[in-house]
Amino acid sequence: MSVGHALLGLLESGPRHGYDLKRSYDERFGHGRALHYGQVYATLARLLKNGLVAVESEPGAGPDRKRYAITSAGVTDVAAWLTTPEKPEPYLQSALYTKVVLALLTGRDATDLLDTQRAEHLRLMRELTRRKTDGDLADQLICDHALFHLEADLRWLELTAARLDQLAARVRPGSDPLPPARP
Amino acid sequence: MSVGHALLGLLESGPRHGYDLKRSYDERFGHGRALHYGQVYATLARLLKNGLVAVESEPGAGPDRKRYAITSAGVTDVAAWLTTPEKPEPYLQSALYTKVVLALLTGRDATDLLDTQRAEHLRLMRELTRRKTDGDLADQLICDHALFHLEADLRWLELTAARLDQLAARVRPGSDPLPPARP
DNA sequence: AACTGCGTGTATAAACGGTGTGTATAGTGG
DNA sequence: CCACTATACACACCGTTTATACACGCAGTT
Repeated sequence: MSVGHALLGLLESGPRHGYDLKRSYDERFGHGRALHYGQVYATLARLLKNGLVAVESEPGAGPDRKRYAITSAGVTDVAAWLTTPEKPEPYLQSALYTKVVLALLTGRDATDLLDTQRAEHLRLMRELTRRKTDGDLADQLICDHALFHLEADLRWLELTAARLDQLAARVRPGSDPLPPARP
Repeated sequence: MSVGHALLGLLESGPRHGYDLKRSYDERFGHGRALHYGQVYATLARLLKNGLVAVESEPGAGPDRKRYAITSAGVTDVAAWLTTPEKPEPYLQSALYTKVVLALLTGRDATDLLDTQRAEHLRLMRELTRRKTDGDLADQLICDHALFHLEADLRWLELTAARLDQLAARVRPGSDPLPPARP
């Protein structure tokens, strides 16, 4: 629950409305990917259900509004989240790898796939490098993170391209023909 | 819908039962993260609803079983998926970055966080390197992918550690004290 | 000057679809 | 009867879209 934890973390600096919280999140962690309101309120409802936040209704001026405050259980939860290292298991479930293997399995041109992906990655790296130059330190750090990972992908794409023939031999031991698809 | 596409891709080599399909997936793409049956059948139901697969009931021997076959629409869908490059936007929503910023915002020790994460990454890299040596080519490729990305994370962790003071200054312009949490 | 109406910003809720997890169920073969 | 094959169901999370309600200010009207 990463969005939930982030919202909880933001709440640790003081009680806030959902609306306000959403904008804080977007400003700090959005980076071209703003949250939807639905997600914010659904997440807050979940946090409320789990006792990590509490609401104080505010009958005062303005439209209906609820102030969310983090509870002590919530603080404990954030602390646990921050001290537990992330497990990067997802790197073992690479969509790129899946695509290459499936392309080979179905007799498609895997080289095309690798080339297309490389071009897209290079395009994005140029864009991010541009974005880095006129951003503040926080922007630079997040761009660097993405750039490092794009570069990692690029290295893997090269490595895989060089071993495509070997991989093809492993992946399709018997060159079974494709059965006709049925409508 | 990545799991759906992968299953669809596997079906292109011939009709299969859900159970069979699950095992094929785990063998080729599982890598320590096997699918749950529930996920397989839910995904197949969705593919069926969207007309990407068709079922042929098999009243023959054995327990109730359904053979799933890919449709021509399904083949088109797989082809489109394989030719469209992946958008690596997620690299801009790094959990690591989020944690560092939140640690700074709430006055925690961000250096600890970076150190802990570095240790965990190094541990995993040693494990993956070991796993690479006694695996086949497919295993080596997937391990390399993970290793490249772990290395990218490591570089970012070093970079961030070196700029922690600057980042802290940017992140907390006013050193607002934490309000007490309420139970 | 007062009234009307309308757009904009603030704030939340409800509904829906995809995805993943856990559990239950049922037949078959040894 | 136990393990293996095979599926279904229920639930929770996550994200998107759409609807709703109120306040505020401003433009145009009379």
